[in-house]
Amino acid sequence: MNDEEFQTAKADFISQWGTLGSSWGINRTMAQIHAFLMLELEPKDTNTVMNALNISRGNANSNLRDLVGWGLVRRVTYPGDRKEYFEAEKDVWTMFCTIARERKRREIEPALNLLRSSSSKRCNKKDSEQLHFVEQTAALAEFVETTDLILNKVARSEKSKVLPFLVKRFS
Amino acid sequence: MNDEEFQTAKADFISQWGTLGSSWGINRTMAQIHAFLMLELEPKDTNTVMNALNISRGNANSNLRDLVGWGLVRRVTYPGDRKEYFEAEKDVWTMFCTIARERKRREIEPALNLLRSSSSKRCNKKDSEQLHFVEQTAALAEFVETTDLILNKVARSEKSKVLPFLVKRFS
DNA sequence: CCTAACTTTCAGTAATTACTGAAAGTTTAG
DNA sequence: CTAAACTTTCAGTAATTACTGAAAGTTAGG
Repeated sequence: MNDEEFQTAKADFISQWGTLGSSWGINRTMAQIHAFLMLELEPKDTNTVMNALNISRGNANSNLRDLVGWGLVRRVTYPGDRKEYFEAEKDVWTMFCTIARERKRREIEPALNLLRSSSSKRCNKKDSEQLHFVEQTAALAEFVETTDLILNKVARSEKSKVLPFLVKRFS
Repeated sequence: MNDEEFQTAKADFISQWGTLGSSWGINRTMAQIHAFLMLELEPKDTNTVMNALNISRGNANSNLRDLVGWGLVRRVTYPGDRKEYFEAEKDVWTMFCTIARERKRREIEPALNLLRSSSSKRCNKKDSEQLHFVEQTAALAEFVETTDLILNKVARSEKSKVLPFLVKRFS
């Protein structure tokens, strides 16, 4: 790759990563900023991000804040420089653990609350519809609980301990 | 629960499941229809779904079609009755395997293509930015490949063989 | 204090995504 | 072949979500 090809490859990657992001529930710009920072060696300031992705200050600011909220990006400051810079976590296993932890908190826990409250309703056992409602939500609750527990454990382990083990067992 | 409480509980569950769905990338109505059918014992026709969820014929039709496309809902017909009825898969493990397989096809594979094509670019090894680009995308590709492989294997196994094993090892 | 450098907010708007309902299409029974 | 019963499509619209940019807020150095 010469430099021109490289810049194109980077821009292309960032743009497509954004598209992928939106097919998961992640907003396009947030995914693009994350891709951009992941590919950079040095932390970047808001203006650099704005220019690189052609987005407004407000947009850059709020998506950067969200990324920091997810723990995928860190704020960095240098002494004698008032600007804030942003740096992405680059280790893939760490990223995975962070995302697992956050999704658990934001998405799995609310679902579990709903499932538990539904499945613990006292029901009329003569009514097969009520019975089915309680049993079905209970089955869902149990499954989500179990996978959550496993994911939790996995995400707290050392990559070097867990992955080789799973690979050996399952592939 | 008397019947009134039961109807409320059901409606509540369906509505909240829809909200949860949209916080993942799934559209509200599709999640609600799925929840509705999961809680019913008998297959339901389009009109019943429309009335139960207060949605239009077109909306019901297209979301039901999508659910069938995902393999989460089956079309059922009865001899001597021209209507089509819809029935949700109710076994939680089967649902999980179906979803895993579909998400793989729709979301993981496109991501892998992108990552592989980026990480296989011939790069100028004197240029640390190019090197980082290729290494970072390669690391992502490897991780996605591995987890995909594992998920694949897990989703093809018998619940009774895999889950107890994982639970024992990880919780 | 005051000002310059920088960050955050938010009302207004644009873009995207989802929904409606009537019309067109399809199938089957007679 | 025809009509009734049912399903699918899609142009128009509504609802949601994301973005802009100017104004307000904050901080630190002088």
